Amino acid sequence: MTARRIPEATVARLPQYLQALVEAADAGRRTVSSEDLARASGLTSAKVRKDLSFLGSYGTRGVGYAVEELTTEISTVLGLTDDRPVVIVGIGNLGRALASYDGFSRRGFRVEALVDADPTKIGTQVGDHVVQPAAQLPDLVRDRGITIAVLATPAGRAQAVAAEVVAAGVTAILNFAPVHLDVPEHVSVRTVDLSTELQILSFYEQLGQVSAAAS
Amino acid sequence: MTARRIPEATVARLPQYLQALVEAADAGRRTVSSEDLARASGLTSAKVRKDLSFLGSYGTRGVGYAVEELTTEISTVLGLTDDRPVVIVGIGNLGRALASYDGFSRRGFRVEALVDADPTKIGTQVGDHVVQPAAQLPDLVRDRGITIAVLATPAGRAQAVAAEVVAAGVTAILNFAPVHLDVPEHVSVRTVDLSTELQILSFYEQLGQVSAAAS
DNA sequence: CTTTGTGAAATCCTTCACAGCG
DNA sequence: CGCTGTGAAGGATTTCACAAAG
Repeated sequence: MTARRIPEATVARLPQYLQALVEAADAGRRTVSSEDLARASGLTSAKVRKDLSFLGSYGTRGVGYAVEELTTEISTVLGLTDDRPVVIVGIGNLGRALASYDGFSRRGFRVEALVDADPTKIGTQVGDHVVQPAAQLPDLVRDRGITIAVLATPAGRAQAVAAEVVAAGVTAILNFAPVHLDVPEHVSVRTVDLSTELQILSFYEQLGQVSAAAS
Repeated sequence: MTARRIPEATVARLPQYLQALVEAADAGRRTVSSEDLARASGLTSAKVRKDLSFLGSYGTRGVGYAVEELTTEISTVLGLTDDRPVVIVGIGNLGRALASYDGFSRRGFRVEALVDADPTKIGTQVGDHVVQPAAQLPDLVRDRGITIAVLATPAGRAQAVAAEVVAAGVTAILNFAPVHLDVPEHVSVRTVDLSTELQILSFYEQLGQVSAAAS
């Protein structure tokens, strides 16, 4: 029974299961229980089972899930069966780090090109790539079939760059600029703001201090 | 009516409001409506109002929220009234980028020290800091009153480092390693996994393609 | 006897819609 | 009249608890 609609919350957890499955495979395991997956991801086994039930992928009662089968299933659902080409726009500190980050390549993505607007950066070598001028962006995206863009530009440039990559055919954006991006409905955006993350932590940290003081 | 318990989902949005308020202030605005904040953050005005109502902070009917007052209120709730010292552990590509990232300092955090286990990195200069040996970690955390650690170590080291910083007194961890960290209950963890973000995007991107093909 | 798969209950979050205040 | 603040309704997500399968 493949493919009911998969809830958003479940989708967000599938990568973690994938991660846990790869580890299990590396450890030589052929099956894992929902309890195993739960422990590896810091969740509850009931949640794991519910999530996996949306895939329609079957475990075996009394045994668990076949590691290899479930890995394939999740990879397929996530669209990771072939490497997906990615362009990184904005080669500052963060862009450079992302360009050299091997986690992307090891998990289904291929950094295909680096782009920056700053003339002094163009032509410089970063990792395996030469930084290309922003004017090349539309051609690059079209010619190489790129559908995913990673934006590490200054906040002030992000919206304009987003519009540009979308016009060129990108349909998914991972945005590191601390701004909300307005994009057409068919485009997905995820914004990762490092300061935001710290600020959220700050709240809970303070909360702990307060309640500890109160007790 | 200050301080009912603030829902998790609301807490996660407060930094965005803060961001929007700073922009409004820079633009010379003295008040903003929930509709303004909604537009700036890509949310609905009803959600903004509900969120802000949890702070107990009052807007003025017919007018909106006083920019300065609300900024102070949110900063206080998030515990950002003073700069908080942060240690970055793991000075690889990503750690280096984070160390030089000025967004942290501009939004309430102060990078206080950089630490790495690799002897060849120790003593090297990164931004304003000299990389210190991992053995110094407990002393650094204690002596400088550090309560927040940013982990950019290899996945295999993250859990051990987490245990170490927690033992030294850290109560909040921003984790960039793609692993679940087990920590005591009084410690908050947020894990940001860049590949995970791309994988989630990949799902929705594929979904769009499929449903476009079907139509 | 173990572990999945899932209805039903409980909880959390969002949206609606409007009373009420300035 | 404009915009906030909020009950109430509606959805989504999580948890519970257990029947069913190997």
